[in-house]
Amino acid sequence: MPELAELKLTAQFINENAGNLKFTNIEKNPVHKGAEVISPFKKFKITSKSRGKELVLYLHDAESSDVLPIRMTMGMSGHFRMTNTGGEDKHAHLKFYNTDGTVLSFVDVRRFGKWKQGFEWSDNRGPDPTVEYDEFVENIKSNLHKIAFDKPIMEALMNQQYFNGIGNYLRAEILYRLPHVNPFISARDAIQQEPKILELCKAIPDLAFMLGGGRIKSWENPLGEMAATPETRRDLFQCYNRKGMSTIKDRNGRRFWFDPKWNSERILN
DNA sequence: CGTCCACGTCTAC
DNA sequence: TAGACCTGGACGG
Repeated sequence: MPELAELKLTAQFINENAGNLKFTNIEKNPVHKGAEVISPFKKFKITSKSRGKELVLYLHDAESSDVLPIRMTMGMSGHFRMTNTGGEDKHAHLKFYNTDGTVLSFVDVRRFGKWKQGFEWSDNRGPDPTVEYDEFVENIKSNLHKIAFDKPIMEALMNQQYFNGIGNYLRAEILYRLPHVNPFISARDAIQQEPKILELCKAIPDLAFMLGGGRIKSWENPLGEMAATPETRRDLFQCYNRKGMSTIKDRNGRRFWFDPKWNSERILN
């Protein structure tokens, strides 16, 4: 479930499903290399917030106002599910057991997701473009002289220090909606020439959120019927994974999807 | 069977 | 700037 909109939907899913329950213990799947998560509380409830591509779980002590944060990222395949005890997924790696017989699980087939008990947001990731839009814009404008913005805009959009939450499908959809912006020119030039890029860094994730997420695989689907239908997905995915579009591998080995009209411009350096 | 591919970071030459 | 980290689905022989 893993770009900005999916992280936001994940936090919402947790708040709707775990905020009133009483959790008692936490289990880590031994196959996962991550640290054990130890609850200092006998009973607790769980709430969550997302910011870009990070998510924080908050364990709230049932007996006091104490709160324990757990910083998480979802990797390529991480998501949360509620199941009954005994029905946990094979790839559930963190399991929060409830007194009512249900379990909140962090399910992550590829195990690229991570967690760190006792921490909230990383300081090397920028503001969330959807809920901290002014800070997001300021962070970019005041750093536009830096070398990160020498890179082509299609690559800079993946830099989480400035574009926290933008991933491979969002960069494609953002740039595709600016038909006059050459995705291979420097990020600095692109942003100065077309400040609307920054607005789309909010608008496209907002659209994805509204449609229930841009999820690509059905097994990453904790949202059930809320998830986008094939028809509404077409509003979101006009470029990424679409027949007729061009692709190129960027310097990070990620496939960038773009309008074929830019093919003559695609010189990386 | 085998090879390629996937919504993301990380760290090590 | 390669690879490493992982599983599994799609597709080819």
